[in-house]
Amino acid sequence: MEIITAVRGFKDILPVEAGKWQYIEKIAREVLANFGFREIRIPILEKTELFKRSIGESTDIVEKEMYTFLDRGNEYLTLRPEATASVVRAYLEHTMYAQDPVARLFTIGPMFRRERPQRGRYRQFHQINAELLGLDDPRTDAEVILMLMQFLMRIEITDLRLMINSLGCRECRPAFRKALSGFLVGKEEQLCKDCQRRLAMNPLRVFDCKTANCIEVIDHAPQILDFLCPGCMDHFTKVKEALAMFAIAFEVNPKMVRGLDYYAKTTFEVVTEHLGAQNAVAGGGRYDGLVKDLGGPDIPGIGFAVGVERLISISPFMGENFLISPQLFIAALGDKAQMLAFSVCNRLRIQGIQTEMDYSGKSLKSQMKRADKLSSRYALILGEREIAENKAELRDMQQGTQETIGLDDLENAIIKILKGS
RNA sequence: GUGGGUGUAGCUCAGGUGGUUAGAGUGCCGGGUUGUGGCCCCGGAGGUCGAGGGUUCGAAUCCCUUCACUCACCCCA
Repeated sequence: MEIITAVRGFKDILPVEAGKWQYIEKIAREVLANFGFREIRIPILEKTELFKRSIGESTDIVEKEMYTFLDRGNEYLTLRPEATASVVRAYLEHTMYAQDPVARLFTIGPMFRRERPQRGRYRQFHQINAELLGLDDPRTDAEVILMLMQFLMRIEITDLRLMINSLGCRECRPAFRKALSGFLVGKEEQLCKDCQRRLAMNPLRVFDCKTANCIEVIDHAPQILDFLCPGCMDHFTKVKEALAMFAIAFEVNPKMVRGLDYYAKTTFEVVTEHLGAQNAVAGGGRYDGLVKDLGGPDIPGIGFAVGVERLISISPFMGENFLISPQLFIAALGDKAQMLAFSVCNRLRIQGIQTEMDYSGKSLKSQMKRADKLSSRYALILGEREIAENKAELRDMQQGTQETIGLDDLENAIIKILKGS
């Protein structure tokens, strides 16, 4: 019979990998906590409408990348392609703003996009997500970016570039959009098919296109930064100043428009050289207006997402062994010894010593091999001879030395020796 | 969605122009050490050659179809 395999683009994280994930999540939680962020756990399934309204109908995500299906209740549901929409939904649904309009929230978990999988891009992937709601001070933009960079530094990721831009607000973006549309009039036939379609829906997205012709056309186009209203201009300047205070290197990239419609003012992206076209390790931005668009009060917000798979693939501790290994392995020969081993093994576990034993009753040699394979620090040899003499041999597998200990008070003696090493 | 690459042992891969029992390394199991891991030596188990069809006396090898995986592109984490 044929075995059933995982769904395309969905990956198992095996024990050899899982340790890295735990490590990254641990550091993330530490850094987030230091900046006052609290965990929120949200569902992975939402009503499709949530993403259409927040991310935008004409975005690539909504147009062609969502895992959407009709459930039995005749309702369209979607496996979340990103977390911000859900966090904002929860913030509104529980009227968190009534208690305190300022919320610093983070969530870690899987996201889903139905794309063709390749290196650094999976259909189920994982993000660490931070959202700061209720503040629009430009210093908070810098603070969130600082936190992100601090996190990346803590896990020793280097060779990264931080790119920032401002997309303006509802005041200034229409003027820019109009200017851009005006600029593109008469140049439609030079653009690719996708961009011709984007023109009507969202001309800003032409900046995203990688088609040679489109790049050439857009190269001379007006730039958003020249159209910022005084408020947005001031905001952007203060963000840059605040970043400079912490010596965070950044590049202003006026062509970075990002793929989600809800961004306004500050946007940013952290990219690496090591992942080819899948170069974005983290990305985010301000989304003043999103909360209102989702039916809530006019509350500002800013956040980012870090791609965990991409992080791990460029992290320097890739080759390190995160597998746990036992402190003690008990090799037992004979029925009596096996019974005693079973008892000692589990008693030590209860007392906090990571202990393994062999149940196969095979030769001492093969049991020792197993102790070695598991990289156990110590091995306890418990044979018929030892039992008869009321003792056991404790072998230090690293040193290759061993000592005899009495069976009376065996556990305490082992604990004492193990704690000492 | 579009284009390329690859499918042979658990894993990494060999197998000129078709030829009989399909190999290596590694891993696994056992032995060399009547009760002591790693290094070394010896032995063993393990394969519908991705699947289906075709050509042929004969196909892992040639042809067709299909599936899977993978890489790249668009876009993004």
